[in-house]
Amino acid sequence: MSEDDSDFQNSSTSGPSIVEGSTGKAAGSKRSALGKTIPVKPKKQKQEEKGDLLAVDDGAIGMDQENDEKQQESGHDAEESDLDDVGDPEFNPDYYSSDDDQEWVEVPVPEVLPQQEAATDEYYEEEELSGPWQYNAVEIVFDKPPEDVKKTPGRGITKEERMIRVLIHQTHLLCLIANGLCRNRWINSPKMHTVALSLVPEHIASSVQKVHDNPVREVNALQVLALWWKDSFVVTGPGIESVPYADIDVVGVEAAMPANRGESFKKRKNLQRRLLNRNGSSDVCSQLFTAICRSLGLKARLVESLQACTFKVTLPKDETVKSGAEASKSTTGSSKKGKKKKEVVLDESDTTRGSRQVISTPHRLAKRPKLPPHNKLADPPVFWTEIYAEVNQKWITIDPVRGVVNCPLKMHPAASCTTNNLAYVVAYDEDNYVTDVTRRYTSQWTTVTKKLRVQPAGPAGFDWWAQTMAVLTNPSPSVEEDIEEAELQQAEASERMPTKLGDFNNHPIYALERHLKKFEVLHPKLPVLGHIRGEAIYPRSCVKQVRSKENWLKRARQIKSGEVIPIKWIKSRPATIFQMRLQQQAALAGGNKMETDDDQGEASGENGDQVALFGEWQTEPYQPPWVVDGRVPRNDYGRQDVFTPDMVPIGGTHLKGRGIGRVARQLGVDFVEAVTGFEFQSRRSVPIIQGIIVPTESAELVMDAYREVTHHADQEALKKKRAEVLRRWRKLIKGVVLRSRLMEEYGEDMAVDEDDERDNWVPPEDDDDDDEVGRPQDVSSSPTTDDVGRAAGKRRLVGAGSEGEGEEPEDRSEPTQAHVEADSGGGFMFD
DNA sequence: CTGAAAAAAACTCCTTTGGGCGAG
DNA sequence: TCTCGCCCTTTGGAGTTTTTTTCA
Repeated sequence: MSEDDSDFQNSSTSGPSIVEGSTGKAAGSKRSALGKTIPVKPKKQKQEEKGDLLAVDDGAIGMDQENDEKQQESGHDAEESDLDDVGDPEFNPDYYSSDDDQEWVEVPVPEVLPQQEAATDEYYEEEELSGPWQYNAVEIVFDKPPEDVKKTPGRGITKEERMIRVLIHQTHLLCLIANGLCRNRWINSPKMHTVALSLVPEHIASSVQKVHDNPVREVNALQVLALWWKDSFVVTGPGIESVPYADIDVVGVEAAMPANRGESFKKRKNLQRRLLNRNGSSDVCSQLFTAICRSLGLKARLVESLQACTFKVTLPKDETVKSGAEASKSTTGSSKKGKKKKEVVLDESDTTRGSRQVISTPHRLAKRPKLPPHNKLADPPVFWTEIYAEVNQKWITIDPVRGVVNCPLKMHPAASCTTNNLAYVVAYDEDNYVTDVTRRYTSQWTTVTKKLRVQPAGPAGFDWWAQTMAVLTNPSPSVEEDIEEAELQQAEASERMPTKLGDFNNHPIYALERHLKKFEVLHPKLPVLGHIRGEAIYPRSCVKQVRSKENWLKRARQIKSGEVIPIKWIKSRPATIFQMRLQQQAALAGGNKMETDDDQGEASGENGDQVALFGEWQTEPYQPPWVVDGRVPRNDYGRQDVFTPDMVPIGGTHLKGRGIGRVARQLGVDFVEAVTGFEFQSRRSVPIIQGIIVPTESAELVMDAYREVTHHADQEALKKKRAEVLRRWRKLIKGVVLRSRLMEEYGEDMAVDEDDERDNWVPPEDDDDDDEVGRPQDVSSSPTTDDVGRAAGKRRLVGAGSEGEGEEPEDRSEPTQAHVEADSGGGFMFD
């Protein structure tokens, strides 16, 4: 068998492989789409193509080594080489479903849990590329927002653009996680472990694997391991770097795509080779170190600080303005400051969109050259390792790139480092579950780190990140994971107090009086936790919501009886035309007589344009009024507020139903309308009235009557409907009879004329066996309504396959209608 | 260079008790 | 003649957050 044959077979039978877990439809379309673009190639051609694409990997490593490796693998054809990575369909049953876009497309789906997958070689290999291979960039398309976005030049971004940025941010995160999961699975491979284990010096391996009696010694052993790896591995470059947001529409793909997106591998073996070579990017260094740890039997996690492009707009304007100005002045775009991509800066006179886009790119690029001598290796890497130390009973952070052990906070990059932003740190464990461990690696979780992440939409809103992690985390966490979570929460709670004034704003734990919202008060103003610039710091728990009397009423609470002093006064604001008129009149009346608020204004002598606010502790549950002597209480508007079910007057019952008020009136039962809320339109407030309130003793009576009335109304409607049905039947049948008679009298000419429309048409009764109505020619006069009604019923019963009963022609008529319509092509409308 | 504060812009959410007219 | 229900119209401005600008 020649290699060409093999390839041909692969190509023709499988074509490009499909993504596992994707829907059949998507897979099918993809297959066909790619099938057109990928011709069957001879082996040589494929090698060249792959060689180019694998330029990073293939340099120093020849086939020999790869083949050596092969010798160790049993059960595989010796011909299988690195370049012939398609495998053999005969040996690899998963071949046809393996994945050629593995680093990007394999977004984990909840259905496929790692444990459920067989831990076979295919499991670790499945992400490898196979078949004739062509790089297809993943393109993610979002709906374009409406164009009519009005925008003042040079200002912040629009809502739509913010949304797009967030979407891109989220998508990027998912891609990075998918990539991390892929690498994590690769380094779980038994083959990888076999190689890894052979590298570790005996004394180090035994030291690490030994069960230690002392926490310090345990950490020391890990330290030795990390230092050994740091010394034996040559870091050739940085890993994945953070990329600023750039609008591709404006700056172009070239500018938007960063040069360094980390070291890419298309298959596990390429990564595995680095194990033998012991060189690579810092990402690879950490990934391989994690593999080594796992091969030693340690419980090791691969940890990644996800470098998703930011969605925040954070730029000092000076830089933007400066670079923008320079760009417009110098046409060459060359600058000693090294703003090599300045040409992306659009002219200031350009569209609003363009001038806005200036923002991120030049800013970030302008900064980068400032740290050219900056030793990247001094910065923390993006990947590292965590090992669960049994004696310490906690996860120990190991940075194999710098040889740092148990210093989680050292993994946080400097604020000045633009290529490494710590916002999401996830740990991939051996079971390919993902844990969010960010809080372990930041000392400013609340004030800084959290704000770099996508926020939930409101307090109870959709939390994208939480939802995403819920899919990826272990659904049944182990004991150590529970301990870890408690530890992380503890770290969050004991985070030190902010030092910046602004950071107290909306802080979950602390509060300043200056940041209180309009409807917030401090109560009690104790304890004072500290001071900042002379301002007292209170616990957030002292911040209480306050509301007006009316607003409390909406929540079924009323101000406590007795002398209650409002905790706060705010300026009132007329919300309706009616109120505005009142206020204007009051203003016109002059300052001589200001209307005082009789209810609670006297205590402080405030004017009517002030609104008193109360805290919850000043309120009590609403006490509904009583129904006295069968008379329902009512408010000033002749109605009763029933915002919640608790507000129904005592001794009364809330009856809902349209037109029920009329029934109560006819019965002579006292009732009031129930106001359940308000609608606002044209600056007018309109009460929403739902049902009535009647004395409970009359409720049954009213309800019975109401049921009677509605039943009667239903009957009436039914009767009417039935009459209409019969009328139409009558018309139809008369038409049929007439037609028959005409046919009889004047022959086939008529039929020919109507054939086009009518040849499929069958009169409803004609095909029935027993002719209560009779054949058309038998019916010389119009059928009675009864006859027709029975005929209608009969017709329907034929269709339904049952005969006999049924006193509701209306019920039958609808299927009948449907049937007739289907047969005759319509023309028999029924409401 | 950083942080505070003000300014500006964008966005969110609160506001709290009809009236005319036709059908039945 | 009375009652019911449909339909009319579709704000606006304060509060809050975000971003930009200014200043110490």
